[in-house]
Amino acid sequence: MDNRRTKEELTFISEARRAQIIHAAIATLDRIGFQRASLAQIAKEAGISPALIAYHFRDKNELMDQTLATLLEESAEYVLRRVEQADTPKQKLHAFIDAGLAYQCLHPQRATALIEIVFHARTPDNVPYYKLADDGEDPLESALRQILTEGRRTGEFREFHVDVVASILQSAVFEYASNRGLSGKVDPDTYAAELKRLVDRMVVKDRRGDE
Amino acid sequence: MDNRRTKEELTFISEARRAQIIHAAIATLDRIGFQRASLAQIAKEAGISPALIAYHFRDKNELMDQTLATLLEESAEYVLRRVEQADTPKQKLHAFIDAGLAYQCLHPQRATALIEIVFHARTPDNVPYYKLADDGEDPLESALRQILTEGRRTGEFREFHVDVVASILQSAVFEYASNRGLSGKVDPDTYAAELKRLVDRMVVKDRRGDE
DNA sequence: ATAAAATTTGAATAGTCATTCAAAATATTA
DNA sequence: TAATATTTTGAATGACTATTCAAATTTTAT
Repeated sequence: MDNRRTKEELTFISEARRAQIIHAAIATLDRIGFQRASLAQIAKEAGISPALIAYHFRDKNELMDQTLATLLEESAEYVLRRVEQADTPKQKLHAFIDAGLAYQCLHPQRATALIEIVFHARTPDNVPYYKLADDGEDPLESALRQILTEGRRTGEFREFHVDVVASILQSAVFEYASNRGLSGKVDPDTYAAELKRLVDRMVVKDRRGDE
Repeated sequence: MDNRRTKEELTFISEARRAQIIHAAIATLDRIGFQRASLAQIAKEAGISPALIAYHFRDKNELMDQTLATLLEESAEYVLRRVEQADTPKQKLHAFIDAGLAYQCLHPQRATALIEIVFHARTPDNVPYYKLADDGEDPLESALRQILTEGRRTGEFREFHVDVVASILQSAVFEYASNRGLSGKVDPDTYAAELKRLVDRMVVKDRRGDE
């Protein structure tokens, strides 16, 4: 028997179904939230039987982990592609802000689903994901740190604590998706423009060399 | 019959029990999270019967709303007391940062319980609390906006979008309690000092009047 | 001390949940 | 076409959930 081909075809069929289920999970998380997003609800969203989810995913935890990984990969791909097209650290930083906010406006369902998973899912030891110290696992976070470090190296940026600035910036971008009081009051373009101006004040050296 | 005294004594006994239950709810939310924080678990934490919670609170939603209100009131009282002792807008801003971070370090259980409720509780229409536009209901948020507005009025601060800066600052303080990757890497004093320096760069006018 | 009111409990109810499993349906292989 | 493997389903299981309620206990008022 040809194991390789069998494996590939299994993977093909199975992966298609898994992708469909993950897509249904994202839609369900956005629509009714993590708590009510039972396998029954996700299955109904996908038009399949709940037992089929159990067949393709070991358990609900694996489904949510895979959904989270998909969401992180897709947003990172979008943002990093636009960051890489910029040249200087300052421009990369602006691209990071613009792309991060644009992605959330483009895919509000995904932004909501991400929040739902991060603040609801827990490890087998019952440690919440939002408290996990993901050591450099988030590609967006490491990219952001790299931009900041590079800007300081070239002298374009002044001195600051990279971890602190990276955290502030990422949570500022993240906040716009979750805080309706904010997004309802300030439109995305205004928020992006103001955020870029504020970040420049934080990290970019003044024109006059007094620092 | 003296309605006033009867009412007051009822209130006294009942409020004592309600306070005990709310305290147990906070401890339980911190220990095992919102999802597993069933009335049975909260009752066990308080050493009472689950039915007694149903007697003192209309339903679980009311218990969580009261717990949330208590958490917001207590943190606001702590922070605002220290903010009021400062004189200038800049000093008030620094006091806001110091007190906000200090409170979370002083009461990590409360900080966690607050996050758990905000990101899990939903209205009867299934709208998540974190998406609610609480119109000026959060006393900390309005105090922060007032400080920023006052600073611009006196000319101590430069021009900026008050809503955006307030949101960034509050989420930066908030973030330190939830993000273990951050609090595990940067100690509180360093974070507070760096945050104050960065906020100054954002909002305080340069000494030279070039703006 | 007695009656009335408030408080507390244990048990029962009805619902939802993830997961399992044998059987049915479909696809693949020989 | 026949045999085999994979995929899908409906139903069942057991555990946990918030809430209700009659009865028991405690507190309050007379």
